[in-house]
Amino acid sequence: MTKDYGQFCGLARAARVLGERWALLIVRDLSVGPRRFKDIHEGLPGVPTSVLTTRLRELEQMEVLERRAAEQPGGGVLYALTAYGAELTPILDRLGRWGAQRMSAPEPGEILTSSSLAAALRAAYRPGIISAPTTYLIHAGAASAWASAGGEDLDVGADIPVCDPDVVIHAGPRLRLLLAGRLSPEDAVTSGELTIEGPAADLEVFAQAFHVPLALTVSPTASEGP
Amino acid sequence: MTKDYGQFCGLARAARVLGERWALLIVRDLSVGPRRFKDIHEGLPGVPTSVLTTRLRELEQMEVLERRAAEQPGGGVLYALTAYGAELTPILDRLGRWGAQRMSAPEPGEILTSSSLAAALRAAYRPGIISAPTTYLIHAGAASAWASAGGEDLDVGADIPVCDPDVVIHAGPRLRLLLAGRLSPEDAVTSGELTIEGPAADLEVFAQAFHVPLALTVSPTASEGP
DNA sequence: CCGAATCCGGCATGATACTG
DNA sequence: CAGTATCATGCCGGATTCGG
Repeated sequence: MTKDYGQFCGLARAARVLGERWALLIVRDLSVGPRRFKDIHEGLPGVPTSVLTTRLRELEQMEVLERRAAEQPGGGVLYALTAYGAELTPILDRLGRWGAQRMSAPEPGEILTSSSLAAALRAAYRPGIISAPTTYLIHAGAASAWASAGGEDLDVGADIPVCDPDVVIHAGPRLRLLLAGRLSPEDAVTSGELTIEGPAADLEVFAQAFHVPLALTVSPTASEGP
Repeated sequence: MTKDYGQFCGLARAARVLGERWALLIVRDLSVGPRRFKDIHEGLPGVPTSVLTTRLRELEQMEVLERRAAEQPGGGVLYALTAYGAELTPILDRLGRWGAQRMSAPEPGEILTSSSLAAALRAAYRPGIISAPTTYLIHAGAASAWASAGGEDLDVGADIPVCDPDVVIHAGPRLRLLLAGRLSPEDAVTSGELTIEGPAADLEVFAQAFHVPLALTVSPTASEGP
């Protein structure tokens, strides 16, 4: 018995691949850029290597991703989205915004990875707000991602940008509330839960250009501290 | 030991619910209209009632759907999307179009249900092509769905429309090729694999207003080294 | 070191039967 | 109609081991 749904339906075909465990998060990570097996594995805590191998093969067979030979550091394999797989990016961004509506604070044990932060920044971007091209570097916990925005265009990546960033933001989980407009940039800075290197006014622009609404009555986190 | 992904990520939160088996197809069916337990079960061949019960409870707890008391025919229970769950409709439509790109003909054993046909018509609709409001009724195999289009708006449903349709189309699996533009309306009619009740010219408009491209050509995979 | 393959316990799934 | 009960299979999660 295969695990398809036996239906002549585009959504059922998509669900056959993307509905498998970890598949959506694998595509999410690759939507930020090509990754090695180890990178993907470390970015998805809890996935056994056997399952990851199986998923990568399935996604490769469906032509969502492809294996490439890494060149720079000692060979190895790079996994990258195909053009077909890259078409999923805006769809997963919308799905991520949908899911983020009920996500205000991390639950116990939840982590934030650099790739997911980069994907979240891309999903949060609202074109047409940032006039002067700006590169942001955001540190949130152990995760780091950058976003280079100018007019309608946006480029994101995990970890450290190639060129020097214009604005560097150090934040914590409450960055989510800033993106939702539930935490004003001034309060975030004055309370000390967010620091910014660069013009303080840039944080205002950042919070407007990167926005993910929150449809939830937020209970102010009773506990403070890490 | 829950089946969440342990990540503070909107997509991971969405995948926790929608990544479970059958969940996407349940939402798809409900996106067409409220359904009874039996309707959903019959529209998803192969799902055990125990699994369906579990999914419905999970989706209810996540406020994607809600249980209502059916009124008209002898009470019972109706499952319907909440406003939050209805926000998934355009996303699943895009995901369905993505998956349909590689779907030209049904594989052995694949069926077509009325709800999936209705959802496919909605996903295929391109606004601004149909000028005069028109109600189409499409029969494809054992499935029937209708679409009432006028200007920018569209309404779809499974089975039979409330008001009399303007155009009735009897088709088979090759309807997929018509929607992809790979089968001309004339050829479809002259070959006899599609019949139409009403003005034959309406089929031309239908094929233009309802379109889902098909990318079957083998991707050249222009691998560009990073 | 990276990219897996292998082994094993536990749980979800799929199939069928049965009940309020 | 709307589920619940039961059971075999197979996948997933965790750890270890193997090949380049």
